[in-house]
Amino acid sequence: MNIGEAATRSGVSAKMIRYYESIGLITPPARTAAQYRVYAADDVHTLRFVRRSRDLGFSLEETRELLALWRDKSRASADVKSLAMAHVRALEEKAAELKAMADTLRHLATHCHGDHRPDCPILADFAAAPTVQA
Amino acid sequence: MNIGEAATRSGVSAKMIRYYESIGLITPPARTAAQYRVYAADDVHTLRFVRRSRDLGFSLEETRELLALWRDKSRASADVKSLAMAHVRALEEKAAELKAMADTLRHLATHCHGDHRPDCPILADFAAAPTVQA
DNA sequence: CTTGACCTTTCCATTATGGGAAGCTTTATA
DNA sequence: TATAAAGCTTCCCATAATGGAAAGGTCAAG
Repeated sequence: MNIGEAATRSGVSAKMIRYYESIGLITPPARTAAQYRVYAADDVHTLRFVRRSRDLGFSLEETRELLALWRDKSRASADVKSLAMAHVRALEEKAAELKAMADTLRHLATHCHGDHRPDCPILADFAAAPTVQA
Repeated sequence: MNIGEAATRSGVSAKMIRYYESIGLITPPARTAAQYRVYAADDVHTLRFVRRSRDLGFSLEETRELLALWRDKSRASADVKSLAMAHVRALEEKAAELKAMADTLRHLATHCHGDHRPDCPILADFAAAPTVQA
């Protein structure tokens, strides 16, 4: 199949498939005489794996490691698990960070009239000297 | 004061101060005969405002709007508040997204032995046909 | 045989930040 | 004072992952 079909079937854009190939994340497929890339069903499988990994927030480099583990039939599941759990912690940390920002801002907004008047605790806070805010 | 001191006092790196100037976020300061940038106390104030805005996750474009509102003494606090609340929603949405990824992955990891054996539900999931996972 | 859909490569843009080089200035030290 | 260190200037490059567009070749259907 051509790259377009592989893209549709895997959920990875043709653009990205070429990119992944260029950085060595996936192996270069065969080519027709006219240089068209030709993919096999198994390649779509790999692309789906990458897609899933990306959807779960793994970077391409992490995805590269996961792919290597996937291909290595003698891997230790402990290796996969530790990689996954490290990522879980990173995700949770990032989520908590965003939540903290939201909470701080929501708190400030609570005290803002939100009417025609110019007074605004949000701007006042931004303009204030650096302090550890709630 | 020179850019280094302004950087230290504001918490914005000299590199970033120059960049903010280049994109018109802050106004170009005066220069000495030797072309050194000269900042006033008020400039540090502005830089701190930008820093705080960035720390709360606003993009530079959003920060630009906030700065404009800050400078506009006849602004309506409603405008500030709506900008802030839109951002709060975006932050919470993003946080929820990350949390969902973490939950999914943690769930998969729960069923992974995490020992020397190669069998791993995490990789199995990644390799599976696209399905709506828990 | 033409048209349209699809493929190819290459270049550019995004967001915000850091690193480094080459060269000038100012300050501190011997 | 001479010199070195620290600080400033501009310019270029790199990052992560993706999309867009241009210019041109290919293939299938009408």
